[in-house]
Amino acid sequence: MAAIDLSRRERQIMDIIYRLEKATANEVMGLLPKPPSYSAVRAMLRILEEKGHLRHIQDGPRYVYSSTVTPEKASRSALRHVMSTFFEGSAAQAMAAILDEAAGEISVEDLERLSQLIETAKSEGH
Amino acid sequence: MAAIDLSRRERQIMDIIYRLEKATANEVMGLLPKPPSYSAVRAMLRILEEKGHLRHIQDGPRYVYSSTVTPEKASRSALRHVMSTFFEGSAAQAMAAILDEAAGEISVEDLERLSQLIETAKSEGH
DNA sequence: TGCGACGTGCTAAATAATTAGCACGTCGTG
DNA sequence: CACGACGTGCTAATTATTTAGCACGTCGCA
Repeated sequence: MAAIDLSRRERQIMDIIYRLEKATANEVMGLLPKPPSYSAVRAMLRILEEKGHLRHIQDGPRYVYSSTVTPEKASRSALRHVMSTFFEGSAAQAMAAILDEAAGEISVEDLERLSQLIETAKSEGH
Repeated sequence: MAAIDLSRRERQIMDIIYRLEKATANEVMGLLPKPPSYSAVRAMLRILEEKGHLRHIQDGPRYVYSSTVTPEKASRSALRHVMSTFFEGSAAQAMAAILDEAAGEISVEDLERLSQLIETAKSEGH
């Protein structure tokens, strides 16, 4: 079920759709590395839909694809995967790594908010 | 260079090697989903080494493979990828998501430590 | 009306990934 | 010694992925 058994192109396409939330074949093609032909992209989208990873709605003449799992769910499992691959499953280690590398990019307000979230977690923690 | 252009099996194998830090063909095979034959695994390892993703050292009779990029670097780029795919590149959002989903698993001590890290980031933040 | 720009579906061909098999070398032990 | 268990390298075949191409339909407009 997970991204672990998608082929390379399939993964690239899913990533794009997660980024955009919804996308047409053209948009996907535009963001694909070494983009293949338009019809190749459409074929992949059709396959991903068959496999249950995507759905589409019709928007006028064209299809707009989106993931069948919510962004929340998908992002959680992606985070879990990174945590288990690189941080022995430890959420705290992963958070520390993000902080360490991206500290300079986080606004003081966001840091404040994170502090609060951590406080809340602490009080619920036992 | 990035994991974005690895094939499915290649990625599965790299993930395993990141998890274990170093691994033999046998260990990799043992952790591979739907494991193929031993020689198939070895072939993949050889290819990954040719492509520059892995190196090996000889440990007695056998090869022990490890990544050519440090775990730190690999994990950072994995985190970046998740952030850009699901959180519009926002480190703060990603951290909040981890916290939200894994709060219960983080010890109070770790939460404490994270608080401190955030305080430090705040003071360096401007 | 009729033509060009876009959209889709489907299929077959090209290419890439994945696999198993065979040949060979080394070590430990009955 | 000689045989079995394991290790490697290399290659060819299978299988999966990825692609382009063709047929067709609809819309907007000169």
